[in-house]
Amino acid sequence: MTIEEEIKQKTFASPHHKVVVNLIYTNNWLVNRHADALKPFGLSIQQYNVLRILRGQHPNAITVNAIIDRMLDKMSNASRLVDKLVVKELVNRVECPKDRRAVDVSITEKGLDLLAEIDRHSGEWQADIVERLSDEEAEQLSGLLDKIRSTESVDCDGNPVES
Amino acid sequence: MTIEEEIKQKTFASPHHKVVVNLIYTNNWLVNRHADALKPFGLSIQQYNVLRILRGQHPNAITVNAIIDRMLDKMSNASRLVDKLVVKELVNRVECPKDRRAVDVSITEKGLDLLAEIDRHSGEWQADIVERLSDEEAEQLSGLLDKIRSTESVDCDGNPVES
DNA sequence: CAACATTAAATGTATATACATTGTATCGAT
DNA sequence: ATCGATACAATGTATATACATTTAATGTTG
Repeated sequence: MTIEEEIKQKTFASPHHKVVVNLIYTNNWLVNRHADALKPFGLSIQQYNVLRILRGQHPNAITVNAIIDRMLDKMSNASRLVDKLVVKELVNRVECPKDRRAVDVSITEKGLDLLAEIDRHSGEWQADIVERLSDEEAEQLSGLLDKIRSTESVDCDGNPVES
Repeated sequence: MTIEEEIKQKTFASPHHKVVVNLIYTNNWLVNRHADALKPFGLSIQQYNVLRILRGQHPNAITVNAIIDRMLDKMSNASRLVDKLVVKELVNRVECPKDRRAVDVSITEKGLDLLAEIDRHSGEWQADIVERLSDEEAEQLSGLLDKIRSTESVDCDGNPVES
């Protein structure tokens, strides 16, 4: 179904307005599918993403701030998110010896096992997307998304500036 | 910035994995900008979307279920969302005469005025996107997003294919 | 028309989230 | 070394959300 059919709107003010609506709609569709897929494993999407970030660093630990840096949505309470994972024994949290304000978070064996288990099943929900887009289309789509976010503004030194 | 730079991840397992991450990341970026833009007007994104749906029907009223149908994220408690808008006097809610289980919701003059006010300022936050993508790129992006969600086969233009 | 199923919306409740604030620790300038 | 500024994580609190249940009205079937 096209976005027009999905939300029962016949026309949009512009292709740009349509693409904004489509992005939000498609993301919700994706997030709902993802959340459903993770439910049997007792993880929220955010918890899953944090675990993946920690696996990427394994066997090293990283601080909460570093986790936020790498998260898809920089949430304000990553601290409580880590709490939940600690309770489930999927991650370890220890005071950072270098800087006692910070904490070092790392994934446990149990956490790695859970991710491996999820990986084994996750092909199923991502497979559809893999089938529908060719590699080229996927790259093209990523490129267009990058472009939407790109800010061409430069500061007084000529360096790119975030808006 | 490319998605790789944004979340400090050097490589992805596949273009398809990358596109999923990029979609979620870009949507969060977009939603945050949108929410910031609406904050001065005291509306959440969801409230804003409901108001726009109601403006699309004006001067007719539609039921809560019809609103949910047209929402970008079909949330379970549209009822409470309408509540908030009623309190702000942006919408009216009256028992539907045809079916007394249902309620007819319609936008008020005050609601229309607020949307018009927002429209006058909203060019600012959407302008960036308009500048960055050409009309063709925007259409192309919408087509790729439709394709991701499609459950049936589609051809290279995103049109359904008979099997 | 009586009994049951279905539908629309509202509500109860546990959890999640945003936002502001707090408690320490570290840094930097004097 | 001391004072103030900044940084990291945790916490308090109001609000938002998902999910299940409830209430009331309508459909359906025998």
